[in-house]
Amino acid sequence: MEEQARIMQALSGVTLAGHSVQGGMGLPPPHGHEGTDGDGRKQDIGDILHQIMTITDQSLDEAQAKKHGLNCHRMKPALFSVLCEIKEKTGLSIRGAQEQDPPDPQLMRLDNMLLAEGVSGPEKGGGSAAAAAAAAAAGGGAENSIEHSDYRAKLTQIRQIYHTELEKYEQACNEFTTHVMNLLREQSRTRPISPKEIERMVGIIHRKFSSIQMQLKQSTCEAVMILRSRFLDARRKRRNFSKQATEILNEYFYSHLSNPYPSEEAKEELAKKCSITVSQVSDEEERRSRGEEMLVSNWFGNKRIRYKKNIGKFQEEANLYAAKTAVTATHAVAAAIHSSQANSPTTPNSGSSASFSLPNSGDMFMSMQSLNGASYQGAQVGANVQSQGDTIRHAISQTVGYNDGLRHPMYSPHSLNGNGGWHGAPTPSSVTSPNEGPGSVHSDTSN
DNA sequence: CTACATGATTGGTC
DNA sequence: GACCAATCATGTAG
Repeated sequence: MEEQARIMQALSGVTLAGHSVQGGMGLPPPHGHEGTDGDGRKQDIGDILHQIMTITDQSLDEAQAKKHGLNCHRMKPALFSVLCEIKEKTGLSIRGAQEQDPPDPQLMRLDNMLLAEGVSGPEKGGGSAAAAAAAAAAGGGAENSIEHSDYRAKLTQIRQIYHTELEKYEQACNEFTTHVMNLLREQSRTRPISPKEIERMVGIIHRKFSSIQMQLKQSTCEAVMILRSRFLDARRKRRNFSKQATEILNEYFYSHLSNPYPSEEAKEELAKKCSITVSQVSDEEERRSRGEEMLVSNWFGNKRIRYKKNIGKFQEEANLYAAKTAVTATHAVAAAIHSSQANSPTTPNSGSSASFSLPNSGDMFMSMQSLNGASYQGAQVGANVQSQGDTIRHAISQTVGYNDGLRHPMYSPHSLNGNGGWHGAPTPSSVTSPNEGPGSVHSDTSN
C-alpha cells in the first residue's frame, strides 16, 4: 500500500498531457514546495485519476489511440525508465519470496505409482509387466487368463484416457503459456516486464497446470486401484477346476492313496495335463509352470487333509476312481502276469518299467513289484509302489468282488498312521497282505 | 437364501 | 521349503 502511494506520488510529477515533469526521477515531491502552480498540478492529478477511472468506459479504438499516443510521447522513455526502476525495486522482494519450490512429494508418489502400475511410462513394457506381476499375485492360473486380459484391456483403457487427458492438459498449458507470454511481450512495450518476470509467470502457470495434472493423476490412480481390487487383489476369488482337471487329479490321488505326494515332476506333469484341459486359451507367458504347480500342490494339500478328515465321505469317490482305473489296472495285471510268465526267473523289478507304463496310470508298472511281494520300505518309491498295489488290488477286488461284506471294501487308508497322517508313516507292512488291507479300514473311517 | 464344496491363504511345525 | 491344520471366501446345488 505504501509502495503504491509512492508510485502514485512519483507519477504525480508527470502529466499525461506531457506538459511538465516535476520532481526527480520517481522521487516524491518534497513537501511544502508547492508554490503557485500547486493548484494546477492537483488539477493534473485529478485529470489523470479521472482518465484512469474512466478508461474502461472508453471504446477499444479510443484506448488504442491513447495507447499509441502514449507510446509516441516524447517523455515515454524517461517515464519508462522510472517505472523500470520502481519495478526493479518492488519486484525483487516478490521474487525472493517464491523461488522454485522442491518437487511435490505427493506428485512424486502418484508418478511412481502410475509408473509401477504401467499407466505412465513406456507403452507396452510397463503395462504388461504390471499385468504379469498382478497375474502372479493372483495365482497365475490359466483359468484367470481371461480375466487378466480383461484386466489388461481395462488398464489400457485407463492408460489411454490418462494419456489423452494429459496431452490435452499439456496442450492447454502450452497454449495458455504462449498466450500469456505474447500478452506480456506486448505489454512490455508499455510497462516494464523483464524476461525473468515472464519466466516467473510461466512457472506460475505451469504450477497451476501441474496441480490440475495432479488431480488427473490422482483420479487415474484411484481408477487403477479400483480395477486392481476388482480383478486381482481379490486373490481369494477362485474358479473351480474343470471336471477333467479334477478327474485327473483325483485319479492320481486315489491311485497313489498310500502316498499322495506327487513329486515335482509329477506335479508338473499333472499341471500340464490339467491346464491343457483347464484352459483352452493358454497364455504360456502368464501361466508359468510354477503357478500351475502351485495349484496342484494346493489341490493335493486340500485333498489330503479333507480325505483324512473324513474318509468315509470320500469312500464313494474312491470307489469311483478305483472303478475307473480298474480297466487299465486289470490290463496291467494281465500284462504283468503275462510279463512275469515271460521272464519269471528274472527279478521282476528289473526292466519291467517300459513294458508296463500305461498312458493313464502314471507309474502303474510299479504295482507289479508290490504284487510280487517286493517291499520298498520308507522310500517314496516304495510308498508309491504300495499305493499302486492298493489300486490294483482294489481294481481286482471290484472286478472279482472278493471283498463283499466289508464295510469299506474298496479303499483303506492303510498308510495313515495313528494320527491320521501319511507323513511319518513308514511303508505300512500291512498293505502287502491283501487280507489285512480292507480290514484295517473301520477305525479310520469314523470321523 | 442356505448349506455344502472347494480353491486359496495363513501360521505353525518339522 | 514342504506340509498340515485351520480358516477364509467364493462357487454352486438345492
